[in-house]
Amino acid sequence: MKTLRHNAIRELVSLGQVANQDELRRKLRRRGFAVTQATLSRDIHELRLVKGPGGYTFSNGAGQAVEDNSPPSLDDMIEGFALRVRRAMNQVVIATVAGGAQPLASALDHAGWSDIVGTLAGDDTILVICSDHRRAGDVESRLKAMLES
Amino acid sequence: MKTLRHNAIRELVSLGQVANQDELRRKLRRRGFAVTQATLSRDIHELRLVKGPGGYTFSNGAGQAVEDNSPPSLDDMIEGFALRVRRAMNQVVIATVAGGAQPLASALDHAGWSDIVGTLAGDDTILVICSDHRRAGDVESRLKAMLES
DNA sequence: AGCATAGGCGCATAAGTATGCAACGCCGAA
DNA sequence: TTCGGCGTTGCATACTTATGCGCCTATGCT
Repeated sequence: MKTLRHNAIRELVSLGQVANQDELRRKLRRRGFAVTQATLSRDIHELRLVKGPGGYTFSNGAGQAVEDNSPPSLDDMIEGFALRVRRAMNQVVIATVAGGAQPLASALDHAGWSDIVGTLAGDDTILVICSDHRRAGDVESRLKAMLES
Repeated sequence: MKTLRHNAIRELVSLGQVANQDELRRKLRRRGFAVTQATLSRDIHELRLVKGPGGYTFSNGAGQAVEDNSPPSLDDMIEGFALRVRRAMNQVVIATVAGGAQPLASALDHAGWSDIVGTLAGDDTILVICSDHRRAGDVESRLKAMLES
């Protein structure tokens, strides 16, 4: 359950204003996650969110995080950047945290998935073009699985 | 005096680890600024510092810059940026003034239209992905209506 | 000078966040 | 099955940060 909750948190944070942990708790409860503030405090720590003027945001690495000396895996990237995966026809759309689209798309390209024809990345959205509906469905499920790991 | 203290705070923060306001207070005192935690709380607010894992840092510009106190409505944005709306299959393409694509796309994302799967913005063009033909048609008409209001 | 107003500050305390501890559930080994 | 370890959570509470209020000083106006 924890991973799903983390995704929900990331989505809520990226989406709008989350002023404090208690507000986050109420919003999560409306989505079916009933946890206490204590748990959210731990979640926020794990997700490395920071609270600035105007609520929580993603700590955009700047606050010298420990350096990875190993290139992050695709799973890690998805875990770190992706927020939501949706499909439309032969296309899959990935919503990411701001600025996360480019690196994640690049990682996808290099992953060599044969059913991906190409990717196109904006700032916080990736468009994945697949050869047909079915393959798009496959890709969607695989991505969702990774997101919910 | 306040300005000098602010500079000292900025230096301490950029320099190293400032774990919390009380530590900051002690370090400032060594430099000749004797103030209470309450004052530092206000200073930090004014300097827009954020506390992340590992102490205070400068507000992470990337994490969506501080909000305008009156976020323009979606109508306003369309009114201000959009030039033309056209549809192709499950996609809607919006032409905007140069540089207008990114902000307008962002506004669309945050509008929470359920039939929009995602948006992808270049400099003066937005690609809106809808779940299917019909919904793309809906979105197209709604956008056109707003554009012609 | 006499008075009004504004900003900075400390104090006390409210508001918000982190954490030690114990309880619970879920494996995997014996 | 029974046991032990591990991970997750809630509870209670410690710790940290924000803020209402009042005092003080500086500044400006009459």
